Amino acid sequence: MLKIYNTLTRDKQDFKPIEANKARMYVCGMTVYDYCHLGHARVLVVFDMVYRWLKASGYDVTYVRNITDIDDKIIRRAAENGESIHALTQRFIDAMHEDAGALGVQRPDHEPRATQFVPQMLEMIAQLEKNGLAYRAADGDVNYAVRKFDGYGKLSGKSLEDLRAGERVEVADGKNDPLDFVLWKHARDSEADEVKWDSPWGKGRPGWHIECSAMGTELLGRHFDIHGGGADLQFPHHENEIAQSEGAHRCQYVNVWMHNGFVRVDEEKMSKSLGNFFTIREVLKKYDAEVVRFFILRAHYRSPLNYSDAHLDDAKGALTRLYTALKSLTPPTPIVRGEPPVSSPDKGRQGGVAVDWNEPYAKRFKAAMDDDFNTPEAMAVLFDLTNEVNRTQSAEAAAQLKALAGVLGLLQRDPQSFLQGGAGESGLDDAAINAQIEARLATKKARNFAEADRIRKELLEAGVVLEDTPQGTAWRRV
RNA sequence: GGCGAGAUAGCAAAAUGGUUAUGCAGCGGAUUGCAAAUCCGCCUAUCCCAGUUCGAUUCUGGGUCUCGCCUCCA
Repeated sequence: MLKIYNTLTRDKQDFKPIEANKARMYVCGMTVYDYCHLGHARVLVVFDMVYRWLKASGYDVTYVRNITDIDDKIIRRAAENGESIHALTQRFIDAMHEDAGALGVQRPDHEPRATQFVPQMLEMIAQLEKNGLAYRAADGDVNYAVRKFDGYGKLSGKSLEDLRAGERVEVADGKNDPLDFVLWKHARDSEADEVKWDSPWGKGRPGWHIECSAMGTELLGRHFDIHGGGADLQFPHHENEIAQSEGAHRCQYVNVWMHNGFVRVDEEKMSKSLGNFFTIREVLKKYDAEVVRFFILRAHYRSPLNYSDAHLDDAKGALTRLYTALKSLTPPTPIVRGEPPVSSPDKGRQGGVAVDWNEPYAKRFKAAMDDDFNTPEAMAVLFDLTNEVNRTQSAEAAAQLKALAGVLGLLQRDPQSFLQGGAGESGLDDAAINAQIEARLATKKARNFAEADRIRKELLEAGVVLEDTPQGTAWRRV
């Protein structure tokens, strides 16, 4: 039985889908005005892992991850660039897909863009107005009246009194209460037509929070199973989503709220404002994308994750051990035996990876994943299995290793291409390495070990490690 | 100021009321021409102070420190 930590109740609960064998999940995605950084990578990878595990567990999953393509920062950036909103957002959507693809992130079932769901947002705002929860402010904005919604603060554990007492909440113009938030922003004369939509409240554009409520409802229904996002979205974004959706529909919005921890740099949250961020593409110039994915999944999704080159190097070494175990063994065609973890059939969307779930390592792996997606523990199982593969040289064990790792989106490449990948511009190419190995083999045959060692040392200094085996000399890049 | 999360060995990171986490690094052995890889063995831990308990790293209380949210933020 899968247990998930629910931010709403602050404990782990059995996952009970609203509809049998179905899981409906919504995750807050990116605001596309710049390249994704490692913090975004974590959300992408973590919820991809959740998506994969739900599917591997037999659920028919509908995964929605939105794209915010209209917002203040986007408008500002487009103006700075002298670029249209559409051109800017499309550029960064494409970049995001590239980055996500590199990290082995599967495409969600839906990737709704805010600009394509404005009618649904208007409908929801109208309903909120009808329910007495929205009001038109003097400046033309339509705001949400937070104090009219019972239970505001239930997700973040904040009370309106506490929030009001906070000195950082400023009174914005036009709001009845400093905590009220914008549902519909009135159009400014200075703004381009591209950012103006007609509405019963005049021309304008949607506030940020309403898009997720409207798109979640449109694609998953008024009540769905899982809603995820970064821990920083808990308040106010997710709190406001609850106020909007439950205020409009008068029924529970989401059963399980999941929040992933931050990526940190020197014990500090990686963020745009602090300027301590690394973009995904920046990191991928230096590290293999699978190493980055491995690094992210090696920590529990709710824990902080400190980023540093040393930690990436460490992750690379660990992943190398896994691939090394598979190197000499060509896994046979996977055999499907036993029952999948949940009765309903897996749709085979795992990319042809078949796991024998009755096998002891798989049982441990499943137990770990079922315990609030404990990927560090699941990885420990992978390493234990690796030891068995190395010890027994069992092709069956190797196949199981590859299959289990595949559930996490790892270890699916040809081992050789992982181990020998990463040739830098300055490094030796494969042909040069092979030529050196040939030369060294000759010196070895002549028992000129001094020369053989010299060649090996030279290659090592160029970042290539040689391994002499009875079958010949293998090599890998460090 | 309000609310919340956390402090595990050299580093990273899980789990657990008593019994090996795991990876990297280190040490010894096997193997190797020597290495590398692999295998076997070993070494470093549970922030501090009380309490509950036969027994706590794990539960409770207090303290110290760190981080996050309260403003856009994954």
